[in-house]
Amino acid sequence: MSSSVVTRFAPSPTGFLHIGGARTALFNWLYAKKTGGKMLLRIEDTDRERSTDAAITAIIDGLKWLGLDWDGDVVHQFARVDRHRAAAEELLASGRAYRCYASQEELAEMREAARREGRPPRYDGRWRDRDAAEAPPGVAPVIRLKAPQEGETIVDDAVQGRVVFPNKDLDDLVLLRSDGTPTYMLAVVVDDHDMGVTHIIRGDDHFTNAARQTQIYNAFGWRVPAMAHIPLIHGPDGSKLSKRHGALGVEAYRAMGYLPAALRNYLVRLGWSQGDKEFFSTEEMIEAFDLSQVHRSPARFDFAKLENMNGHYMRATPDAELIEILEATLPFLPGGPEIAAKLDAKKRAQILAAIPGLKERAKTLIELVDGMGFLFAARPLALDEKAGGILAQGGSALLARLLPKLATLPEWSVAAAEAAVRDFAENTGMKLGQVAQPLRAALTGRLTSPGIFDVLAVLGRDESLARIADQAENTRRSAAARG
RNA sequence: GCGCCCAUCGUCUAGCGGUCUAGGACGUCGCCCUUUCACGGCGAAAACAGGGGUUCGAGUCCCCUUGGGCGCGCCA
Repeated sequence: MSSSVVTRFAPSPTGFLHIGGARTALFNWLYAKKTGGKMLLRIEDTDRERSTDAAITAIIDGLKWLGLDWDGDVVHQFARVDRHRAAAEELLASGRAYRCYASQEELAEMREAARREGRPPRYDGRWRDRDAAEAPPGVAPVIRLKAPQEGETIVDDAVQGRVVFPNKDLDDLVLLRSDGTPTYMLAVVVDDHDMGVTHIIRGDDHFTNAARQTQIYNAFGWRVPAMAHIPLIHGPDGSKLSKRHGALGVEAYRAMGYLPAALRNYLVRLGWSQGDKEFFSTEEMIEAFDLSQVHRSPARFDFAKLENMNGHYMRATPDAELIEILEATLPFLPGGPEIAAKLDAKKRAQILAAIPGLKERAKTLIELVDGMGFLFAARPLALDEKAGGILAQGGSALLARLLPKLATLPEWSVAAAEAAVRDFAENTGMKLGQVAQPLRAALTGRLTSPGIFDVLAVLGRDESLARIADQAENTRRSAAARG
């Protein structure tokens, strides 16, 4: 009766949640949301050697950060070994599987011989019909699937289409290892079945597995879930995504200052599209997402586009919300903890006042933090090369003349400061830029910043005048004389 | 080696036989706006991998070639 959709994300905890896995999770999540179904989370930890708790934590944290939630409890595959073993026994009993006593050496020889003769490497089925009485003593057998040797296995994939695999190309895969633990092939099938998974959405590196797993489903007499194998993400050069290219854990993207919403939007447009539309709110994404619009060709990862998209998201995020995200992310950003330590009510108020001008100029949270550096700088400001240069070339002298005008301002505001500075420029026959730049240098230590009058207002009268005085010529000289 | 999948600007893509002298976005390059840097606006360069078919007509369908990717474990 329950015809509702159940998808699952099934990572193996041998590393962090990488970007391809994140997209797979996103597609599963979107499809479940769109259909009003559920997305389950299963940790494929049957490889005891390589699975780690740290990886499990990283994957779960990554999903949470990305805003992808799942239904029900996390299923740990290894906890189900007894069930897997029983399932293998069941197949043994029904004659759809058999014990194989071939040694590793025999298997290696088989592969070697196949390679020499130009045949595909496959198990030759030597124990398929052999009597158990012939079993060599003291050898723990594996259980293999007695796969059909004639005919074909068909995978009708929602993305890849209908693909036919001749059964002669598929061999008798191992279901249960000699130590009694299940292989991945057995465990996925049993778990997906038991968990009621209706749609398997995963990377197309699993495509051949789909055929083999279909045979296992058939052996059990179970209905095969709908399959959708989505193309992999490649590096900028079209080759496999490497660490250098962006095959990083999602936490690395967090540390690079990307917003989860932006990353989701970027990821969904990799291998899926709806006309020319580039930006999708979460609601729009859920509404628009469809397996039939998923492409079959792999896409390359492009940081430039991600960055652009992130910039759009930052600008579109309401100020208070952006600050909230920023504060939550600070611990992960380079230099972030130092900023976090300095945050107090006054700084927060200044950030709130400065954020409109700041977010306009930043594509990532890192750039945002960088841009607000002047708020945290201690007097006398360290000047970068260009700022120092412009002050040395007459800037200081100019500031010395400007300082008294600002110091006597009856009211300290953006409008008042602007009026005074424009007036000063006009009276001295200078363009506004000629005055603004030295001012900027003194106030921020560099030559790029938000609008200078905003900077003046955000910094406040005392701090502004003090910073200007620090760099004004006569003050500098007297400081030098004193020092 | 064998099997499978893929192929439109540098990149992500629109295109689902005629409306394509191929559209959008990012990036690049100009110009404008301008107190810097951004943002924004305007404009430019930039692609149907190659060859055969099918058809009145092909970027769109078929085949081959080439080029990529994935798979071929008692890993997942």
